[in-house]
Amino acid sequence: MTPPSKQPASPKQAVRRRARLDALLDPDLLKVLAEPTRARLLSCLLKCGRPCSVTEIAECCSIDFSVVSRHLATMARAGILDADKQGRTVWYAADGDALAEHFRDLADAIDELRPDDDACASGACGC
Amino acid sequence: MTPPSKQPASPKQAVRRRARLDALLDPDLLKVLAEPTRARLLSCLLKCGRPCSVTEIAECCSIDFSVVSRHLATMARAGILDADKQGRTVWYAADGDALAEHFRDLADAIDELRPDDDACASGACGC
DNA sequence: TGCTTGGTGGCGTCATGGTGCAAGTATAGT
DNA sequence: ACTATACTTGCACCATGACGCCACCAAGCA
Repeated sequence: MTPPSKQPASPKQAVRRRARLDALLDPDLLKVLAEPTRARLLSCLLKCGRPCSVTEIAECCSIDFSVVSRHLATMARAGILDADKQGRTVWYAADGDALAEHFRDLADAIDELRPDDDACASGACGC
Repeated sequence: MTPPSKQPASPKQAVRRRARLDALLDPDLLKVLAEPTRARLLSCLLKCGRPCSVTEIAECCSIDFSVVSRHLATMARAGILDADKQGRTVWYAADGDALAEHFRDLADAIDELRPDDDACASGACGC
């Protein structure tokens, strides 16, 4: 019933600990990225390096038009894409810098947690 | 019909371009992280900084036992957790280093794509 | 051989959400 | 006004998967 070696905190203490990680490990954002079709579209936009219209993207991915429209709107709502409507066409662009920064922050937040764990034992948190 | 400004590649070229990003933006991994309950369990394990048993974790998160067991197994299968079965108890531990590294690689892969785009115009890819 | 503990797996239920079609809206051009 | 373009949205269908209950199995112990 005891862990294999002397270790920092019990899970009960750990859950109650508030950490930057909990904000960054945001299920809403990750869910948006976790859908294969959306990942393709995002990757395409990042590779492209310029704003693209819904039509352009739909053409090259052989996905139904309405599907692409919905996915791009979803990603824009999640803050992953910038949408710029000019006349009747909408230019979507991926904000690569912001996305990269988010992932780096996430990595940093994970590093912060490692065996510096006295903070953990103090039990100041809220999960 | 033309983009608002002079820009690197067309989406048709972009999709065909093979990039490190496509491997790292793995929907299977992201889907595992995108589930709120799993995110809580993972965060708990990372904060804890030591291997925990299924029972321990289930106790502190007021979630049905079998649910926790399934989620931990799922994450282990995805490579996010290490599972170490000793006797009848299984010790799950989060590999924080690997996870942080993955996110940093992802960030780097995104950075790689920005307007250096001549690679993009060459059209050597496969989406 | 039983009994308990720690965990897994099956099943039914339910909610979420991705997809394609078709209809609707809004903008631009003639 | 008419038409074409560029999206958006409603709808029905379907697949996935999270959840809790319960039955099971496997390991340790008396």
